[in-house]
Amino acid sequence: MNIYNVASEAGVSIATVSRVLNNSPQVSEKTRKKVTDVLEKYHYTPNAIARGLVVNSMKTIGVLTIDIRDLYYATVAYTIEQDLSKLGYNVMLCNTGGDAQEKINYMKRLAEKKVDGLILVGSVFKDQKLDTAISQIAKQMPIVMVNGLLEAENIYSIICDDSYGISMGVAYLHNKGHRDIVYLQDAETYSAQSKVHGFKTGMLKRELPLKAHSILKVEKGINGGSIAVKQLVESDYNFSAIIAGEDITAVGAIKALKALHKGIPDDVAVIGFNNSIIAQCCDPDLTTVDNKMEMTATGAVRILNDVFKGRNVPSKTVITPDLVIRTSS
Amino acid sequence: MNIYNVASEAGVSIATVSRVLNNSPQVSEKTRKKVTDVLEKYHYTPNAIARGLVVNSMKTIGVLTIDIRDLYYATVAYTIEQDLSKLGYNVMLCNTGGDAQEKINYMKRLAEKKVDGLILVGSVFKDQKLDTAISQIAKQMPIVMVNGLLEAENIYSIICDDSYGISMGVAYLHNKGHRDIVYLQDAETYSAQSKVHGFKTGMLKRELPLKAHSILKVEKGINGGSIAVKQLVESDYNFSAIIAGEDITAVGAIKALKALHKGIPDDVAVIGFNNSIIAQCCDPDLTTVDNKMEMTATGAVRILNDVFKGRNVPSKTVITPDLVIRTSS
DNA sequence: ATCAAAAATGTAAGCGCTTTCAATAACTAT
DNA sequence: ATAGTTATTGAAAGCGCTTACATTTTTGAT
Repeated sequence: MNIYNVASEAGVSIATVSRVLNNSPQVSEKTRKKVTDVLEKYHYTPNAIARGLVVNSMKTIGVLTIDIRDLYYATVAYTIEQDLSKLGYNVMLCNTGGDAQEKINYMKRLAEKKVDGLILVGSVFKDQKLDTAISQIAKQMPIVMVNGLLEAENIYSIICDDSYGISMGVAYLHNKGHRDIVYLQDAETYSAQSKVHGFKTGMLKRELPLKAHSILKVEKGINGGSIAVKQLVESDYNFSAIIAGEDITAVGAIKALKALHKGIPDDVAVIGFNNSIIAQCCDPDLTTVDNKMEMTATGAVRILNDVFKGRNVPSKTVITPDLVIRTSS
Repeated sequence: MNIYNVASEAGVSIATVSRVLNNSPQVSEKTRKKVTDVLEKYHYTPNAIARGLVVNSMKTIGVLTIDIRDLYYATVAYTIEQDLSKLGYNVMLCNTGGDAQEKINYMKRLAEKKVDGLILVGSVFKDQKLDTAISQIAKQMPIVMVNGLLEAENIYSIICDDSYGISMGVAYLHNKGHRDIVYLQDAETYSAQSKVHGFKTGMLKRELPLKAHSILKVEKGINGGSIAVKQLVESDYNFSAIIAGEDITAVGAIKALKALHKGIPDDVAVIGFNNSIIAQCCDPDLTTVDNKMEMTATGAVRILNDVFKGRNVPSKTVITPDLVIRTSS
């Protein structure tokens, strides 16, 4: 059943059917009814591919995340999808696993499918080949980078000031009397680098000691946090507080500390990052940096829509995080 | 830049360009090179919409979940996406929030966009209007229901035997000497109903008491579990074990039990469901039913692919869950 | 060199829609 | 009634590609 069949059945031209389908006002009530009757009778479904070919848009946005199983990406992707849906767009979701080549492959496939825009959530810190590819793709459609930065034509960034978030954590701990603070880094993304930066500047600003073990690179996930704590304790490293780059890592640390009979927050204070649901699941409740995932996602969609609408959009938008104080610190 | 430009630049016909693009063997090496040179020179990107219009396929699958922020759906969606990507398909992800009308709206939009198939993850238990709509859509493309059941033409189901999973939990607790077991139900989906069924039959089979408070409907999320425990304790209800329909609900229950100074598992044993990451985050580790999310997702993709390939596919596939025993029971 | 068969290439129709522009129908005021 | 408007409708081109079929070129055996 296509527009021709509908047209002949209703005794009108295909142009008229098209007008009815697109709610054009320039069609009389009488013929409109004739057409809609046929439409309903045959459960006609318009072919968006054919439409897309003409108007050169499929009303679809590509969203690239590292891994949707990570609650942070899930929350961002969820919010993006819901917001876009309200604007009439569907989302093509891709899990790149943080691999640059994989990301490029996905982008190319989405470019062929003529998505109207791209939202890249989370980015590996500086990969020249990837940056070149992204800039290239941006010639075909607008790109919004969420917590990633790339200054180029038709590319817009929305970033949570993670650096500031961590430095707030440092400040809070310092005010509570802590001096020996350890930071657990669990990734190499733009965000992760930014957090490390915030830790360093926060420590330096308050003249707190920045030693060899002050920043520990750990594996992502609950185990990473646990292993780090065990290492620290076994090496007799002196510390009274831990800040982790992700809540889940903080939870791992708490787990290990409890196993070693350390009191939290009395022996060691712990701060996480993301303000995800697990921050409320663990015992004690986790103090954490709220990086405003929903706000960031909503902002990304707004930016994209503004670009579509031809509005003027700043190439960089910054979101300020909050420190959520609970019992772990 | 389209296929005509490439053709004239390379001095061949568009048919030949098309053949090169599709790796057709019936083109000489000499002309192939002429064409690929032009392709690369202009960074030509084929237009998948135009291609899609001709071949009537966009190599895209629609995936409908309740809420991707829920780790269960995230894991299933992730696995589906990765598997489909290997087969050359992209995924349109939709969060329906469990609302039937919303689901219908999404399905209609995806049908217009001519997705090659649909995977519905999780389903509300029996909604006549929804079932009718799904059956209608199935006339246009194959549909795979994950943990949902609807017997109709071109609809395939893959289901984890949740009922059996819960009954394993009951059996395990009974063998440990428990008699007064409470089940916390946190949804009305097909799965949720199936779990309740498993609880009832498990209890009856072992002649354990099934009382008014044996099955408690709770709100989804960590709070639901906590509130339920508080109610039980305040009403002096006698119970020694809890089975929750989701890990997160079990975590909430544990939290409340600890706040009330109940020992786990000594005073009250707790069992969750899903074997999600939070089952390992909480203290103590959560005994839980592993419902084989990855296996289910992979199965769903295999079914869809088999249908595309014209292979014979059973209309119902069942996955058997495992009981993962940890320290909470 | 000659012809049949095989390989390579080209022609053109068509996928289902939107949209411009022209044509017709329906009003309005004389 | 009549011309001038305005509201409706239709004809046809074209979006960028695939593919059946026709045509041309190449190959190989005589």
